[in-house]
Amino acid sequence: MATAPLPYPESGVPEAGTPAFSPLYQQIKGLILQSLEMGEWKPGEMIPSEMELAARFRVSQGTVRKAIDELATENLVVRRQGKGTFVATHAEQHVQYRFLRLVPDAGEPGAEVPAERSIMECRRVRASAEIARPLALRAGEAVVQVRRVLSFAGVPTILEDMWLPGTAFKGLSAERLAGWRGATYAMFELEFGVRMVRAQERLRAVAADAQQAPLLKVPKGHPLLSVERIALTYNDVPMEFRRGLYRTDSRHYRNDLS
Amino acid sequence: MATAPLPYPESGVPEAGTPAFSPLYQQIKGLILQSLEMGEWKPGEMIPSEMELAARFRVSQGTVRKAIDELATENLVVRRQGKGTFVATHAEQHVQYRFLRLVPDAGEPGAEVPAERSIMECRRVRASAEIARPLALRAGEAVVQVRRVLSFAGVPTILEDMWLPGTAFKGLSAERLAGWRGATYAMFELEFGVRMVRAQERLRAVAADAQQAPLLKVPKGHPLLSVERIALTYNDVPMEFRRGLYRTDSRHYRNDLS
DNA sequence: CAGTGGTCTAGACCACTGG
DNA sequence: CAGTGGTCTAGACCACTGC
Repeated sequence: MATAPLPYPESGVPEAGTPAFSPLYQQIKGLILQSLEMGEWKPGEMIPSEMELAARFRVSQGTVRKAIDELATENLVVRRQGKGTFVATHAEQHVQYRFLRLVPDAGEPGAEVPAERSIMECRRVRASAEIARPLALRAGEAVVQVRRVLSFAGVPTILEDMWLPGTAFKGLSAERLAGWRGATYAMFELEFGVRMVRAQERLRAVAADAQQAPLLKVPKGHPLLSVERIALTYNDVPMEFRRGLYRTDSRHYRNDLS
Repeated sequence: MATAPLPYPESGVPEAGTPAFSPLYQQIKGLILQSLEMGEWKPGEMIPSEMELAARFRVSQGTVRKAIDELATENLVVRRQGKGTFVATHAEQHVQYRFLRLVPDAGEPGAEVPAERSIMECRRVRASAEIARPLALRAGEAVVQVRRVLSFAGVPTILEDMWLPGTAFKGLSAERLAGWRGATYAMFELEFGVRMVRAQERLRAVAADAQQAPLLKVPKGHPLLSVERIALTYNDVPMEFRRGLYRTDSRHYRNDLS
């Protein structure tokens, strides 16, 4: 049972200079977030109904509703009318690759064949400074490094290097990666308890070097789309640094602005 | 005065097979959208208060609120507590280039020097099939074609071709473009009454050709980020097709996923 | 049919802005 | 101080799902 928040209590005295006013629904959102984080409800499971949560937190349904609304727009939970509200998951989600924005130039965006994966490397190494920084680690700490190639209909399209914190991903191996069917992030959820919640990407155009070119079956110097991604779990803790090189001959990176 | 919507009226009989249920706040949103579209309130102006709109539409404040909430998340209006709700505008907006995602690799994202623009070309041409399609025009219809280079601190960084429907942009010239201070989309608003509301982008890595390379001061074959954009106004009507070639040597295209 | 999320209302009060 | 958006409540009813 959580302590019941009173209207506008805001624990402690207000700091000087900081407005530090957080509405009730934000506090409720924080409490729900804590429960998600601590695993009170696991990915794919249903969370308590709005009425139950309202009773638990001693607030009205509308206040819980607004809190859940925000969690839903952040894709942390999924509302399903008539059924309930569920913890978002990368598995069994209609969008198999939630963070992959590379789509075929033509054809239905939904009817995409699943990619064939070939793991080329998976080993524990010490993080260089360049890798440690985006992962918020110290240089020299253990990380798992993965290199793989994704092919669509036999055409090698994505060359990807991933670095994962060694402590959280102890036991990750090429075999486990190769044997897994479905999204990689789904495996991270189920096997390592790591939920990727959001990500930041940096895109660049680069030229394929002598090592990369044959893996993607393009000539050396061929322009490739470089996509660096930091994937974050709860509380914006980075849990993956990834660099993908995308062939954009017959695919493109799609982005909607508003 | 608008006709007052009754609770759950949904004009006409429900179509067979289609659920066709639209909640009251969606209808209100549609009515507000109409007023925005028809220019009842101009960009930058304040729209009536929630109470006024509630009275006008004969609904409660909460229903108007939910309608405006959606318009705000779509960036069509901007709420300012204590002041009112304002029609979004590309001018006088803190984010000067709302749709430009290219940022310096290092340094404050906000403290960006304004770009220098050099208009290289601005003329009326007949649309080819490739240009007509994204603009939803027929091949052969008149379009205005603009080519320009954007430089940051003297470094040419973006080579951009834009195509605009000839009828809506009658009178656009290189002089007017060159003389304008501020975002281009702000000029389109104020001078042509065209509000870009959202956009779709397709990104690719390409190699600079013999014509493009000298304009960006890079060697032929240098990898460039190609950004094709369709900018849409109300009702998803396309009003601009743009192709930018970005140098990504010391800048990158930033994207946040969630 | 019961249970869930979704909509709508009416009213009270709070926080912010500007004159 | 009045006017605006923002929060919160309590209660009613609707739409959807699955038993």
